[in-house]
Amino acid sequence: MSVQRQTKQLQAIQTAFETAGRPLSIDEIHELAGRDIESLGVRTVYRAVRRLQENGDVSIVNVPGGSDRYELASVAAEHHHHFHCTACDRFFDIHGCPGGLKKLLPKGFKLEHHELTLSGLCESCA
Amino acid sequence: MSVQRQTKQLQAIQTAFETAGRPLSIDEIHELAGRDIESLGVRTVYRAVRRLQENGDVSIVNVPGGSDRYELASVAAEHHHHFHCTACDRFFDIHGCPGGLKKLLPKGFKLEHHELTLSGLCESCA
DNA sequence: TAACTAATGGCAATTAATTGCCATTAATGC
DNA sequence: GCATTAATGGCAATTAATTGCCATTAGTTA
Ligand SMILES: [Mn+2]
Ligand SMILES: [Mn+2]
Ligand SMILES: [Zn+2]
Ligand SMILES: [Zn+2]
Repeated sequence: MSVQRQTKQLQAIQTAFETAGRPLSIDEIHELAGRDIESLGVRTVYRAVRRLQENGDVSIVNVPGGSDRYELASVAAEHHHHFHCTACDRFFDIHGCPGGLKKLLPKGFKLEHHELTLSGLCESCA
Repeated sequence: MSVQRQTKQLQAIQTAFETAGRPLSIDEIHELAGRDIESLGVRTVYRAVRRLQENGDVSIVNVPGGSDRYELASVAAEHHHHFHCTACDRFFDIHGCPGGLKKLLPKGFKLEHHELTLSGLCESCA
């Protein structure tokens, strides 16, 4: 396999994830990293996110309704959930989990994962 | 406004919802109702579901990742959640709710709704 | 610095879900 | 049964997200 080059674009994208501290959509990454790299193309964001996923640095966050978000794998490693602000359409990490989900399960079903999305207004929109 | 006609197609679609007893995708509705109406077109399913939604008889269920599902509004009226079988890709109703979500909320955030999706294997796939 | 080629970015093309169009069918009321 | 027109269904067209293509740029190593 060939050597992966460390480009300004990839760096700006990684920095966007770190400074945002919340799950980002492709467009949000494009917008945030684009502040550093004025000519950043969306095509490059798609490729960078794919590569970061393949390298295990970024994980996908499937959300109900809207488009996918992505977050640092280091953040995803710790079980947590998300909050969706219906005003600004941003997602935020929610640390913790209500638990007690096994007892909700119908008989015969096998529980493997679960996903919880709270929604409402974030601090700056409330 | 004009009078809505009661067609075989619409009846078959309503029956599909009632006999399935779980949230259905457009394709599932097409498949299930198509057993009654052999020539049922997908175009008709889209229109019927839209009309049932507008009439308040059916509600949309946004699911993480996959395509939208629809369920009877009478079922949706009672707060509940869903289970997604990763083997057969079907969704099932989960009655009940873990609760205690307010305490997970960051300061300043306002909680309005929440959505929980369990996943794993349903009874027939387990 | 030069050579090599990974990476970029603009735009066309693809994919999947949904809708527009329209000739035909059939539910409704008289 | 007949007239009226809502509804159907096949297919083209649209929409939004993602990918293919490819000439150009720029990171890396010698
Ligand atoms: Mn997260
Ligand atoms: Mn349900
Ligand atoms: Zn907000
Ligand atoms: Zn199953």
